[in-house]
Amino acid sequence: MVSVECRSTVGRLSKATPSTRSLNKPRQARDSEATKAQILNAAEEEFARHGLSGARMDAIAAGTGVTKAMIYYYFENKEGLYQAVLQRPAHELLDALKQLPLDELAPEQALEMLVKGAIAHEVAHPYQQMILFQEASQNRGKYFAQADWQAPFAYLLKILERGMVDGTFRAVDPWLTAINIAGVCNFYFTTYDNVKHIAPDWDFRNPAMVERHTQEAIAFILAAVKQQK
Amino acid sequence: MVSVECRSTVGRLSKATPSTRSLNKPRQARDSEATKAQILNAAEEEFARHGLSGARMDAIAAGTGVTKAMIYYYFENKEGLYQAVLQRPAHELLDALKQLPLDELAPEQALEMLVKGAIAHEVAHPYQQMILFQEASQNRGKYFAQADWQAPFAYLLKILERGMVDGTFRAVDPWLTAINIAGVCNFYFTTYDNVKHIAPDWDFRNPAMVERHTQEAIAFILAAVKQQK
DNA sequence: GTCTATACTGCGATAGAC
DNA sequence: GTCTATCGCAGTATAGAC
Repeated sequence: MVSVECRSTVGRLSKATPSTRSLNKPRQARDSEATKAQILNAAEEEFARHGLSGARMDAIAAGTGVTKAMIYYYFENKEGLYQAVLQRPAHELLDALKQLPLDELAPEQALEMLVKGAIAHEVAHPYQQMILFQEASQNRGKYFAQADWQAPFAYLLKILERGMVDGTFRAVDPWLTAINIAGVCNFYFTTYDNVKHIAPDWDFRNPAMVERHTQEAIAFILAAVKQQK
Repeated sequence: MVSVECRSTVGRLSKATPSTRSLNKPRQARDSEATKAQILNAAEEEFARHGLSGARMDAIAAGTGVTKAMIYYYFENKEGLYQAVLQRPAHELLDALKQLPLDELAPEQALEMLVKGAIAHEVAHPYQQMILFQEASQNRGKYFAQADWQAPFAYLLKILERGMVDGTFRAVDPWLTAINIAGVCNFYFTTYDNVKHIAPDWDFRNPAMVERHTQEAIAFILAAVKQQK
């Protein structure tokens, strides 16, 4: 029996990078910031699909146009690259949340805005949630603890507590409910590749489909926490 | 091609294995079914943590007490073992659902029973959901499509549609809502290892904690889909 | 049926030319 | 800064003794 072929990245990489470089680079053959961002983008998908130990540096290099040696030049090693990938969306999400006027809104509107923002952010960083899952599965959250993911959660907890105080929301366990809300926002993206095989024709990256998910998620979550009249 | 010829590195392995066996094993008589189940249990956790390509046959063997060669004896190869692991909980979940009198209950009660059953099943198979996620991430659902996961979903869809017809539930998109419900049931288990680092002292395998999650999930889901009076 | 030993390949990391 | 080449170990799978 031939072995499994779970990965298709194998040999032939050395040939594969002819000179795609000189095309997309108008000038300035050396732009360290752009190169780093490019590496992070490719690494984000590879780590999301395979986790820290499963990701292949060759695969990341193949997704960037630069060589594997360059990745080691910019990032100390595989682990350093992983930490950088994990850190980036945490900061970007936090920055996005900071700009929302959540405190000025009624709990209900604040929750709706937060959910909308979180899903939009997930769309902008398509692999964020997958990486977090890989992190939990493989490393039991070791690197998650080092990144700055606490703050975004705090926003959600605060809204829930505010809503319970003023009677808009029913009495819930804030942590468990926060997890449930996060689950509704994200599960769509993490299970799509399975569900697509058993559900009628879907294209979950399709903006219209994402919009429908957003609307359904908001309606679902608000109904779930609102105090019944 | 300067031939490398330093293949001599391989020969040094012979020192390494000091035969840890033969100490005190209950020496169970040869029981192929028990051994197979034992292998599947160990494989379930390893595949859940690392996925098909990331799982290590050595690690699985270490978790069973039998040698790696025995795993290849019982299962054709890594892929065959993976498929067996993926298949098992699908059938067990389906069998469990078949025994629930869902059709005889009102949609609301049926949904509650289904959610309770699904969470209980997840607790009995602690790594089921993680494997499904790994499957989506790494293999884009290729093996998921081969296992029999369609049927359990059908039960949920049917209940939702029944509830919309009789007016118990509000008008929702059945598929998106089914995914949201599955997300609420499962997200707790898949993110615990991350969340535990930022939430106060939790022990999510603790039965009392699981019971709280079950209650919160049921309340959350029912409130989310019920028609407002 | 169960073990030990090992062949062959995949992959992280580095050396060194330019 | 960027590349090519390659080292050395880890990992799948198998052969063959008992």
